[in-house]
Amino acid sequence: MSYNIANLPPYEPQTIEAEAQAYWNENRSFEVDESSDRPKFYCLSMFPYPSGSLHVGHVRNYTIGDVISRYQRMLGKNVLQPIGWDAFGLPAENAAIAHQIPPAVWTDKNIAQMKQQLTSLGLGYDWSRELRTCDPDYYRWEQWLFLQLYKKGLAYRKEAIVNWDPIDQTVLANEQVVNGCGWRSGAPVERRAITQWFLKITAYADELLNDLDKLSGWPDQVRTMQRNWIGRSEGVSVLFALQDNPGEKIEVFTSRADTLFGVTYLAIAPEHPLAKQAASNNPALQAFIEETQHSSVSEAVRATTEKKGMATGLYAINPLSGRSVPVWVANYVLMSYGTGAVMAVPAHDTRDFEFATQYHLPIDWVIQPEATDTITTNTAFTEKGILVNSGDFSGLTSDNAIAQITEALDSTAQGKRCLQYRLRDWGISRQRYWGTPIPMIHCKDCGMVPVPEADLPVILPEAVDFQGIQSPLKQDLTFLQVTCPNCQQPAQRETDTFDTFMESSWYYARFASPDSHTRMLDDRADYWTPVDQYIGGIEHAVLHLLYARFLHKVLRDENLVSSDEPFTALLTQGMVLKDGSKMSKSKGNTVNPQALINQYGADTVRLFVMFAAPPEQSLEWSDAGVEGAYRFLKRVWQAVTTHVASLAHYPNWQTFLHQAHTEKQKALRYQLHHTIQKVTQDIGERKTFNTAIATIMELLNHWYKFTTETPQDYALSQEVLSAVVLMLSPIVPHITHALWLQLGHTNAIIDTPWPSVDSEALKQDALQWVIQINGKYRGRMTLPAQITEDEIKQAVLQEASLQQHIRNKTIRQWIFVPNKLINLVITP
RNA sequence: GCCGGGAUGGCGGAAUUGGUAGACGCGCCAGACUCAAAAUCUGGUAGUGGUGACACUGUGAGAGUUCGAUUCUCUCUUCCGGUACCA
Repeated sequence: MSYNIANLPPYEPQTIEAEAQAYWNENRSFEVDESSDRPKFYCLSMFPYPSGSLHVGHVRNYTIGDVISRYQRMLGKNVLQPIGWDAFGLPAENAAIAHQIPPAVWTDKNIAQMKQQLTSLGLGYDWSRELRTCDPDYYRWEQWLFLQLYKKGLAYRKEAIVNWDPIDQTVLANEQVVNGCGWRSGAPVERRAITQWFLKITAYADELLNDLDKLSGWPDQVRTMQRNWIGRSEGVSVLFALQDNPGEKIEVFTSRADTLFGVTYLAIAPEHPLAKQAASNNPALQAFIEETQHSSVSEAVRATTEKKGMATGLYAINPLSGRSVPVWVANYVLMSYGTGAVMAVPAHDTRDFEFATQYHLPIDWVIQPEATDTITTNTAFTEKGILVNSGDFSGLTSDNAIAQITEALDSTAQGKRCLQYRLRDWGISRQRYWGTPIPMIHCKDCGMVPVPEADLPVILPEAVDFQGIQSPLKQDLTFLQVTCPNCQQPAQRETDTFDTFMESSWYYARFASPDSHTRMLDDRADYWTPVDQYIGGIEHAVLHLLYARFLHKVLRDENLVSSDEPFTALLTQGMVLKDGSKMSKSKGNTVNPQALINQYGADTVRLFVMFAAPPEQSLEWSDAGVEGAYRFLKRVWQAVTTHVASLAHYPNWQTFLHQAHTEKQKALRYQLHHTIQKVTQDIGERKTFNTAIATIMELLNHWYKFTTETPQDYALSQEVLSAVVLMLSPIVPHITHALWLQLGHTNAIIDTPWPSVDSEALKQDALQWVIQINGKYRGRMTLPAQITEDEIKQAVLQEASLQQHIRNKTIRQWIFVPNKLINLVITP
C-alpha cells in the first residue's frame, strides 16, 4: 500500500507543544484538591535554588518527577505535583556584591526566568501552590516553629567554631575557604568561637535511626549513609584524673574498653579548656595551638592535613591500670565531637598508631588474634581478639573484657556505661543577611527574649546596601532597634539568620496548604503528606534528608501532621556529566537546555534525558544522542500519520479490534502485550525509564516490519500504535497529546488510563531453550510449550548440532532452568 | 582520612532472583533514493581466526565459591558524591 507521504502533516514540535500546553492551562489539568475519591499520590522533586537559569540537572530532576506523576495519574490517582523556590542562600549575596544588585531583586529576576523555562518543558505542576521561601508568608511559620522549639528547650545557644576572615571581618562558609585562605581577601582564615543557635536534633537521634528501618521505599545506600552519620555506638566514658590535681578529670569515650591497658597517651583538642590552661605558662604550646587555629573548620580538610601534636606536660592516671600517661594536644581531635578528648591506643587504632610512631610514643599490644599468638608490630591490630598484658583481664575475649571492664569502672565511679552519637546538634545560625531572621531579642536586663508570636513575622528588610563585609542588618537601625517585650526597655534584634536548610526541611508540607494564614499547616497537610515519591540529587543523601526527617517529627509532635516520616519513597538521581566530568561554568562544559528546547522541542529533551541512563546513575551528555531522540519522535509521528492516512482502505476495522489470527498477527500482538508488561514494570516499579523506552522502540521496529493488508491487520496496527502513544505519554506528553487525537480517540490522553496486559496474547505454543554444555553456550532449541522433562532430554540427545560435544561422553548431570535453559554436565 | 556509590564494544547503556554478555540508541561502514547533498530507508558492526557453519578470547586488576559469575566473597586500582556554613 502506498501513500502520498508529502501530504501528511509534518512533526512541528513548537506548534503541537504550544497546543498541548494551552489545553492543560485551559482545563487546569494539574490543579488538585482533597475532594477526590481517588487515592492521593504526592510526587515531589526537590525544589530549585533560583541560581539564574535551568541546567540539565534540573531538567532531569523535574522530568523524572513529571513522568512519575503522569504515570500515577493514568493509574487513577489524585496526583499532586507542586513546585516552589528555595530562594534564600549565599549565591544571592555573592551576586549582590559582584553586580551591585540587592539579593531580593536578583532572586526575583532568576525566578521569573526559571519559571518560564520550567513551563516550556511542559511539566505538570499545580502552579496555584507555588511558594518562595523568601516570602514573609512562608518564613513567618518557620519563625513560629522555632519559637515552639525554644519553648520546649529544643533550641538553645552555645559556642561554636567558624571560619573567620580577618580582612573582610566576616564568617566564611567552608566553600569560601580556598587552600586555607579567604576566597576574596586571600588572608589565612582563623578559627573563631562565637555563640550561635542550635536545634537539639540529638534528642531525636534514636528515632531518626530506628525509623530508617521503616523506609523500605528508600535506597539502601542512603539509609546506610544516614545510619553511619548518626553513628550510634555503645561504650563507656572513662575518667582519667590529672596526676598533679586528682580533683580534675579528663573524660573520654571509648567503644573498645578492652583496649584500656593499651592506652599510652591522651589526646585533647586544641580548643579544650585544659589545653588553654596548660598553654598559659608554656609559650611553645601556645604557639602550637595558635598554629592549629589557621585552617578551615571543614572535616574533609582537617582529616587530610598532617597530624600534629605537642605534649602539654600534664599526666593523667589510667583508672584501671593506675598507669600515668602523658596528655597531648593533637590537631586531629575535634572539640565538637564527644568530649574533645580521646584515649589513644596506638597498638589497636590506625590513627593513634601513626601518631605514636611519628612522636615516638609507646605502643603497647594488649589484644592478640584468637588463632595465633604472634603479633605483627608494623601495623595496628584493630580487630577484636584475646586480651594480654591486661592484669586480671588477660585471657578474656574482647567482648567479655568490654563487659567486665565496663562493670569494674562503673562500680568504682571511674567510668560509666554510655551511648555516644556521631550526630551533633544542628547549628542553625548564619551570620548572613539573605535568610530568615531569627525571631529573638537581646535585652541587657532580660537576656534572650523570644519575639511574641503576635509580632511575627520578623520581616527581613529588602532595600539594603550590601557590601559583603558584614550583615546590613547590623546597620539597619529600624530593624535592629526594638523594645524588649519583657521589660519595655530598648533592646536589639538578633541579626543572625537561619541556615537555609531550615526552609527546605518543611516546604513539602506547606505545599499542601500554601494559603493557610492562621496556622503553619492545616488539615490538608495530613491529607497529602507524607510525600509518596520524592526525587532529588544523591548529594542530599544525608544533610537535607536528615534535617527534613527531623523537622517532620517536630511537626508531628506539634500535632501538625500525623505521620512519622516525610518521604515514603525516595529516588536519588545521579549527576549530569559532559566529557566525563561534572558540568560547571568554570569548566565551560555547560549545556543550555533552553536552546535545545527551542531547537528540538521539549519532548526531545525530555526523551533524551530519560533514555540516556537510568535515573540513579550519572548521565553522560551527548548532542548526538539528542539528535537520536528527535529522530525517534519523528518516526513515531510518521508511523501514526501514515497509519491514519490509510484508514479509508480498511473499512470495518473496528470489528476486529483486540484479536489476532494469523501467525504474523499473533507475533506482533505477543510483542505488544509483552511490551506493555515490561514497560509497566520498568516505569512503575523499577523506575528504569531508559529500558522502558528501549522496549517501546523495539515494539515500533516490529510494527514497521508488519505489513498492513487486511482490516484485521489495520485493527492490530491501531491497537499497537494507541498503546505506543499511551506508554510514551508520561515521557513525551506533547506529541502524544496530538497523536492520540489523530488516532481518532475523542478524549484527551491526559485523562486516559494506562494500557493493560491481555494475558491471552502472551500465551505461546513453543518456547526457545538455551543449551549449555559444562556451562558453555552451545546453541538454542525451539520446543513445544507442553513438554515433559524426559521428552526434552530425548530431543536434546538427538539434536544433530550437539553430537560433536556429547558423543562418547558420560552425562553426569542435567540442569534445568524452567522454560529457559538446559545445562549438560559431562565428563571432559 | 572517614562514610556511600561506580567501572561492560569506538560512545551512552542492557542483561530484573547466579543461567545466551553487548538489548535499545549514538557513531561508523556498505547499499537504496538524488544531478548532488541533506533528510529518509535497508543491511552490517566486541576482538581474533575461518569463505562458512563455527571456534577461541572478552564485563577495571588479581584470587576464590559454583555445573555455570557482569551478578556472590576477599584483596587491590581508579573515578564520583558527602564530610555538618554551597545547595
